[in-house]
Amino acid sequence: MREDGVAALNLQEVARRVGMRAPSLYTYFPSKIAIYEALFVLGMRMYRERVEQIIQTHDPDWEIIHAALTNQMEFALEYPELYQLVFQRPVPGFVPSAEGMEEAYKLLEISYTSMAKLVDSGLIAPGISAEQANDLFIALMDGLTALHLANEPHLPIGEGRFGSLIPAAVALLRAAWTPKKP
Amino acid sequence: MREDGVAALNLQEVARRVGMRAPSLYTYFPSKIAIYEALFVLGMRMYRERVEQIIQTHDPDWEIIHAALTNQMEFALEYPELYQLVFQRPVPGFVPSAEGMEEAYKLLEISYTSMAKLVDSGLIAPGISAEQANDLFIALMDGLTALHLANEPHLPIGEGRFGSLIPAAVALLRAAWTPKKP
DNA sequence: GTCTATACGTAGATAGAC
DNA sequence: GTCTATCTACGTATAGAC
Repeated sequence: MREDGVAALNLQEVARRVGMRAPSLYTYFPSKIAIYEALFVLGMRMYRERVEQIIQTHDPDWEIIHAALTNQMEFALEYPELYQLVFQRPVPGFVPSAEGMEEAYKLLEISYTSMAKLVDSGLIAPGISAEQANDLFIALMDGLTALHLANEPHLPIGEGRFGSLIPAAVALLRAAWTPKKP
Repeated sequence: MREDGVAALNLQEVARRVGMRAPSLYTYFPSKIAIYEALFVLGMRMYRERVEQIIQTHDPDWEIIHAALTNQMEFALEYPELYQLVFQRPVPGFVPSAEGMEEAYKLLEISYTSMAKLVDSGLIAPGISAEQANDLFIALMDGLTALHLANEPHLPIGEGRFGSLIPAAVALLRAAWTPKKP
C-alpha cells in the first residue's frame, strides 16, 4: 500500500511478505475488505491516541495548535497508507465498519471539546462556533498535509513547499483568532 | 470514474458507454495511461481557464478570494473525477506527461502573480511572501474541498459541514491579512 | 474504423489434502 | 493452520477479418 497506493493492496503480495501463501490469509480475515476495515480501525485509533496524548500534555495555549498540526503531518509521513485510508477514502466501494465509524466519532468529539476549551479559556475568539472553528482548523491541517504528501512525500516534516508552512499556518490562525482588546 | 473512483477506469466500460467494443478505443488512444494523461491535461486546462476568468473579471479585492474558493469547490463538485486526478493523484504509477506539467506550471504562475498583485495593491499584508501566502491559501481551499468531497459529495456548494465554511474561511484570511493601521 | 477472437496475466476466493 | 490446485472473473492489449 505504501509503495503503490492504498487501492493496490494485493493478497498474494501480503501473503508473500508475511511468509505465507494467499489462501492462508483467509484463516485470519474473511475477505480483502475485512483487512481494509481492520486497518481503518487501527489507523483511526492510533491517530486518536496521539491526539489525546497531545491534549493531555499541553495547556490550552497556542502551543497546542502547533502540536496538533505537527502531529497530523508526522502521522501522515510515518503512516501514509493509514492516513490516506482514514482521511481520504481512496478505495472505491469501501465504507468503514460500525466499529470504524465509532472510532471516528470519538476523535471528532475529542477535538471539538478541546477547541471549545480554547474558546472558553479566552485564548481564542474565532467569531464562529467552536465546531466550525474546529472544522476550519481540520481543513487547514488536512490541506497542508495532503498537498505535502502528494507533492513532496520524500521531504521530512518542516521542509518543502507545504511542509514548511506550519508556522505560517499557526500565525494565520493566531492573527485571526486572538481576542481583540476592548 | 465518477461512480467508482478514478482508479476504477475500465476500458470495456468506457467502450460500452460510447457504443463501442474495447479494442476500438485503441484507434484513439495507444493505452489506458494515455487516456489518464489526456484527462489530466484536460482537467488542468479547464481549471486554469476558470481561474483566469475569475482574475480577469474581478478587481483586486476580497471578492476575488471568495470567488477563487467558490470556484475550487464548484469545479470539484462538477468534475470530481478531474479534480481528484489533477489535485490528488489517486492512480498508482501515473505521472503527468510533460504537457500536463506545463499546464500545471502555468496555473501556479498565474495564481502567484495574482496573489502578488493583492499584496502590491495594499489589500493584504500576510507577513509572509506572496508565494507562501498563495500556497497557504491553496492548502486551505484544497482542505475544505477535499473534505467536502470525501464526506458530503451529495450536498451542493455552500452546504454541509465543510461546504458551508467558505465565508468563515474568507473571514479568517481577512482578519489575519488585512493590513494594520499604523 | 470497427469488429470477433483470443492471448496473457492477475486477482479474489474456495475445495480439500495434510 | 497451511498448503496445492483450481475456479471464476476481469482487464489490457493484440491479431487479423471485414
